[in-house]
Amino acid sequence: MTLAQLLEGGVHDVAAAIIGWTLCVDGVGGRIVEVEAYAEDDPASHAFAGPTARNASMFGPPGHLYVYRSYGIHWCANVVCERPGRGAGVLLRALEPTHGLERMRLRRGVTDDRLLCSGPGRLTQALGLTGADDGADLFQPPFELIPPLAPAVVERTVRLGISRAVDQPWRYLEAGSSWPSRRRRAA
DNA sequence: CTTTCGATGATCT
DNA sequence: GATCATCGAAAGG
Repeated sequence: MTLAQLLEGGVHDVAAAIIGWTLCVDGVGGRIVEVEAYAEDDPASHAFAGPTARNASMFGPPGHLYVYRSYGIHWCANVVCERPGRGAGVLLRALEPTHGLERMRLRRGVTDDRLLCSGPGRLTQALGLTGADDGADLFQPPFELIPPLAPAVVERTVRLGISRAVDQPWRYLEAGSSWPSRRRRAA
């Protein structure tokens, strides 16, 4: 099954399967190690109340980006999933930096590589993604998606930073990754 | 180490 | 007017 076919499927299947893929923009990026799924009937999703000017690209074709402004300051990027009209997406929350490290350090203004892509706002800044990329097709340059050498081992937790549907385990991470947006807290 | 809080503006009620 | 799929600095232990 190709990635394009996969992206037409359910957003939770996509979230699990996209872990381990490498996303690059103009040769800069890394391995996807953390995402969150936002489904059509999900109270925490921007698409929950139906199409608006902001979330229009979530209802567009899968494999495109939905980029929105967060807290008036940051950009956050989703991979649109399911068929056009469905309104589902996978929020990119963390990458393991692998390509163009120096470029990312400059954009982020940090020297600690753990702070390059470990968070949805950090990730977009490191890759240079902004509202101008809303609706962009990930299967066209400057974007590049590279499959993992072997399927990633994926684990789930509750999503972060939301106030609705807080108990749903719809945050997907590569097990054992040392690049998540937040470290596991002590039990 | 952990918790709190300000920034900053679009979006929606 | 309130909320917000965040981040980083500051304050507290």
